[in-house]
Amino acid sequence: MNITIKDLARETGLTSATISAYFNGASVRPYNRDKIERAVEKLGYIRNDYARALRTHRSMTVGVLLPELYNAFAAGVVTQIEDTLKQHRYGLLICDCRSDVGREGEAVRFLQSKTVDGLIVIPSSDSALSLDSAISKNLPLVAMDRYTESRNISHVVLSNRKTAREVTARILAEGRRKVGVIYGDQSVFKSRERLSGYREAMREAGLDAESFEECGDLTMDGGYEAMKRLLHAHPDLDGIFITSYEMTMGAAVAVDEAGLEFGKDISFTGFDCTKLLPRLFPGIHMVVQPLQEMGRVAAETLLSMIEGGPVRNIVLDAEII
Amino acid sequence: MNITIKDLARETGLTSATISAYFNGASVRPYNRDKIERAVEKLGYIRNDYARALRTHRSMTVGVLLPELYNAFAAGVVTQIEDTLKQHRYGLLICDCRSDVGREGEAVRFLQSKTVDGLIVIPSSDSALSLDSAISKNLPLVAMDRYTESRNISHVVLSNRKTAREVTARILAEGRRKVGVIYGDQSVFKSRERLSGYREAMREAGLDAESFEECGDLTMDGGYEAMKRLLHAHPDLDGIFITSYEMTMGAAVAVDEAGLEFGKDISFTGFDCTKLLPRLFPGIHMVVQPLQEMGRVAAETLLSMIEGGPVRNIVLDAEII
DNA sequence: TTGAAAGCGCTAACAG
DNA sequence: CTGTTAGCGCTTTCAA
Repeated sequence: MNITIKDLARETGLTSATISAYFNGASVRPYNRDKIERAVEKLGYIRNDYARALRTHRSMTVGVLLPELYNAFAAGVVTQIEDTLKQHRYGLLICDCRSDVGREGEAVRFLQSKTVDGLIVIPSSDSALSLDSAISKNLPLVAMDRYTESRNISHVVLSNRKTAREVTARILAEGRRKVGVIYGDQSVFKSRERLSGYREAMREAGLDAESFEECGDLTMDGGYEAMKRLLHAHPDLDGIFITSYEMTMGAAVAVDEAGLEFGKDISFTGFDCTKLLPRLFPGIHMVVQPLQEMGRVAAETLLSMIEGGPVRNIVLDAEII
Repeated sequence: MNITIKDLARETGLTSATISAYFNGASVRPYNRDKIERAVEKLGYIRNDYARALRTHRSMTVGVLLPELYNAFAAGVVTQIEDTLKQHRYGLLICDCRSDVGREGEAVRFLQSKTVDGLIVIPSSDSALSLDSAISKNLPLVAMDRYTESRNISHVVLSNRKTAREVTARILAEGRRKVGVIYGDQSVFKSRERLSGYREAMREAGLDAESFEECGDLTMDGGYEAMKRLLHAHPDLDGIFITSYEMTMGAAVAVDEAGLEFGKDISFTGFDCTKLLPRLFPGIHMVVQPLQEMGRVAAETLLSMIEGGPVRNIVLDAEII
């Protein structure tokens, strides 16, 4: 059995109420304070947060629900969320739903049964359906990376369209004219936004976009194949924008295999591969999402909501290197 | 306020004891079972695990303590841990201590205050000092990736020495003779084991190891610099074994820059870079740690310990591709 | 099969 | 500044 506040009471001759008060910052006679502290030390007392939560209706834990932890975006963001929340003495309960909407719904209820004080979710779909059970209980909720249609949820997302437009405009500003794009599934809002951004920039430059567009399946192989198709259809392609992480790796391999030089034969801008690719191919450009900031802002927004703060929708800009 | 078992009692005309019994699998008259189920549905009842934990002394959550979540080893392992534990209805509380031993100790106490039923930790050092507070409370504990000196902890680690010896032997079996190694900080047991394995293989082949050894600082740049030094000292180097992930990336860049062809001019075996490197350099070899299995085994070991099972020490082999 | 009652460890009034 | 008392939501005897 664990040491409880009662053991401290017995040890010090005080009452559990006094000890509790002490732990919660009330003032206690110095003589007693010392006694309590000695007893804590001696017995190795650690407060039972569950009992506390039961009483206060505050568990001091929040849930984080992801489609996939084993990926740089999620891991980067979670690291920062954890850091920010820990500073406020909150714990982090993690659920990886493997991009499965069914598991997502289950996980929400699972986390609710752990009475989390709030939820940060990177939704597996554009729908907020699986979050219903949390929404109906007014659980503070922050969605990251993609919009949901719900108005009771805070959002922290990237300025996808703007970023895509800027990337494309930059490539065009280098004097490139045959600029392609490899984009993802258009049933996803985020992917549509990125493609739209590309098109806007092309249109502004008076260029025909459609013929340089290629769809990939968001995997490394998908990016590789899409890039090969594009290079085959347009051997004179002189610029390319890849709109997702995995596809960026695949496309880079394809470009390399084709014997093209990054930044010279072709202006290449990918997504989020900040480590190895720029090192191997110095001429490559990369959109880098502000993972740190996204995580921090999401955590802060959630904390504020837990304190009764309002729903917020925050759009962050990416950096281009 | 949330729906409680009392609300169900009122709704059904039963008593909270009966409802509780029902949830815990006791047999209840079909008529009442239906009433309970309807009430649960209608009210959206979700059981409060905290209250339950308080009573049963089982929180159904375990803590995971890492030096760094933003890295492929941790993310891969945690994914599998989460999956395995979720199947047993356990939740996962995550703490990233940023490789800081002080924060590690704090995190252990933090997790204990959340009354976790057990702890899986990837220690930030070879010492188990920061785990003391958990050990003294007999909290079930599993350490991954590195040994600690404690005898009350289960361990799940890689067969570091054996793997290193095999890798080196394989390179030698290709007929290479000038085979180098880039290793990490020798104050770390795991790093010593890997270097020892290399040396054993070299010695068995009657070769002088010492002159081909180079130490790196476990970063990508460290690997890059170490590789450059090695190539400078031994322009005729024809084999190399890199003993860590980040250094592998750096070393690969250095080899590539030197204009050497992987698998031809030099036999290159790195650690854990399974995605991009083999794709870019088909001749490259990689040690791949069984992250899935390590995670699963760690989770299963912890679960068994929670059920009163014994301490286990498990050594897993890596695969070489 | 169901109910009454007690208690897990803590906090929150309210008195003293 | 400290003690008394009640109760958070649940499970667990023990009786009925």
